[in-house]
Amino acid sequence: MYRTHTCGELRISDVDKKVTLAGWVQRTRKMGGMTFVDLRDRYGISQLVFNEEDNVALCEQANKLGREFVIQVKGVVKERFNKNENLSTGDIEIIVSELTVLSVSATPPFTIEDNTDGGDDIRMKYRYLDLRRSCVRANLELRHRMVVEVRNYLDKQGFMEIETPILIGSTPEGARDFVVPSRMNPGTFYALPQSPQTLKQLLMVAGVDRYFQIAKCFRDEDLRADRQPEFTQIDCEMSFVDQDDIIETFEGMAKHLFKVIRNVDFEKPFIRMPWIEAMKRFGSDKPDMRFEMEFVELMDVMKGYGFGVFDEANYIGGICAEGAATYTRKQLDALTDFVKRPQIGAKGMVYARVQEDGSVKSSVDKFYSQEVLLSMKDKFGAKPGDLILILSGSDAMKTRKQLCELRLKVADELGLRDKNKFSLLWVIDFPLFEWSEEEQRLMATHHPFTAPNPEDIPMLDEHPEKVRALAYDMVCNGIEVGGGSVRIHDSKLQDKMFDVLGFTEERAQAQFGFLMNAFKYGAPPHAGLAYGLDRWVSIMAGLDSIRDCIAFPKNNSGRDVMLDAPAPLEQCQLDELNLLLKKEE
RNA sequence: GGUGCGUUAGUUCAGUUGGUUAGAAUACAUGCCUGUCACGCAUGGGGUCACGAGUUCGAGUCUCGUACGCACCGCCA
Repeated sequence: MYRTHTCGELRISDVDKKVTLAGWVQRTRKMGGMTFVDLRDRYGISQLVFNEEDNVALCEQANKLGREFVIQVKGVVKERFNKNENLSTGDIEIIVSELTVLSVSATPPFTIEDNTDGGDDIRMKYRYLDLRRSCVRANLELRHRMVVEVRNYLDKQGFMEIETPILIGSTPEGARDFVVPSRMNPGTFYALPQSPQTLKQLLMVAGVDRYFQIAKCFRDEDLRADRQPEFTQIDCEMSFVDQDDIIETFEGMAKHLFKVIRNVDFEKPFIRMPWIEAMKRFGSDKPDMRFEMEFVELMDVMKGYGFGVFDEANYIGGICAEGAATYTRKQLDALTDFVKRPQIGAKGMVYARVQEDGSVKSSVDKFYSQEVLLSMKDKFGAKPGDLILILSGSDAMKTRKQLCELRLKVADELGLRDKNKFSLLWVIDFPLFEWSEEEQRLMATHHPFTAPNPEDIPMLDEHPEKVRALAYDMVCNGIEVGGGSVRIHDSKLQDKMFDVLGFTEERAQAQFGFLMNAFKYGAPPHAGLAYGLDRWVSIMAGLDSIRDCIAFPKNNSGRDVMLDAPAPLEQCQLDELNLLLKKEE
């Protein structure tokens, strides 16, 4: 037996017990003839004591221990002279009588401590060392807890967990696929699933009724702090349900998770905000509702007074930052520069401070009378000390998106995006289609199996861009944490969708024939949703990047720096796979 | 595909206007230290300043290119 106890469990009640512990050497402290060793495992840290007065040879042995050596010790639990309140085991220590080195360690490239001296890059290269740090391990433990709770919750609701294949066929619609060559079928390729979307719909046709899966998904697109090429979805699908049923079921799950993981209660049902409303009020389909700073449209108040920029605009709108009139000219110039950055693309920014006497001092005073500025102020309901920021543009939606960036930026600066505050809502009524400039055609906003709102079906031919989808996203703190839709279960309507999307019958058949065929044999009405597990864990743990809650994440360019993947193949492997690489120029 | 920032000791970073032998902290090694717990003290080793080209009497420092890293835009049905 390697150990009788873990390094985190011994307490004052265990005093005088003979114990055997095993773990990693966190640190040694030599005090003359006495040596203290912090022994660490997953469960905590226990202090070991070696004393020359008791055993010189043993103490010499202890003085040779280096960081991260794996050792086993036998000894007796004693109460400490000086307790350490920072440790759960801080009341006791182990007087060691026997020490065995199980494994030596090279000096680690960074310190294995919560406040490590290692940067992201080196930590990822030695991720197995990084994971020894309790703050990183805590994220994985939280993730595990959430997965357990998800399984419990869905099991109680009658959901069945079913694994779907990882090697499937490529579907060019949507994100780029990762592809896998088939050795046995030369010249053909599997693709890794972007999501188990079509498979779970087939499970509904199969009568599974309630399915879920903690599903790995793969997308070969550029990465971000919140995007990995492989990520995990809590993927769910239900039969004989409508949008309200899905929303109630998964709102219940969100509330359950927040209660058990963070002890946060949500008393009221989540707001269900139509997409168009979210765009008009916040300029985003995933508004951060932890704070207000809602958009106010100013076309009727500000247009037509000789200020050229506004007079030519098709949209004028602003936000009111409470108490931010203290912003200096320098800070306002920085905000102006921010919105003028190419990524955001605004031409400029107008600002107005509400003075102590209630009057308005703005950057466009020479174009507007105080009367007009006051009525503008009233539209915001602004108080003395508030700061009003206004953007305008020719394209209303683009300008709203710019204003959204400004809103988030100002909220950041004012400390309104509090990681310990949670605001959840549903965004519903997404448009069914989006115009793709690149492909010069309509694309499905969600995916081509999303059902249109029945009220809007008559518009499919004449005004497809006006058709609302039965699609919904759950948004937490400005992050899309889940989304789904009611699916089309009528093959005629599905044919119509493919038609509007510009699919020929042959192409639809080639790509999605298996699904369309299945629908010929009695498809139940069904709908579903997928939660992004990585994003959920990041939000619950207050992390800036989903990488921190993934055991072995990829870096910004999709590389695993620890495994050094992806990497070239040997020529013999290429030959076997019947692959010929393009010659380098 | 694009934009910005970065790359200096094992690690995290500083390095002024282009000018002597490139510094700090930490880690590491050695010694001292019997109640430490971020122990302390002393001493020591440790550098292709990412790579390549250019400007210059002289480049860690300026210019260009490449590679890599981070953030973002495009992209992500």
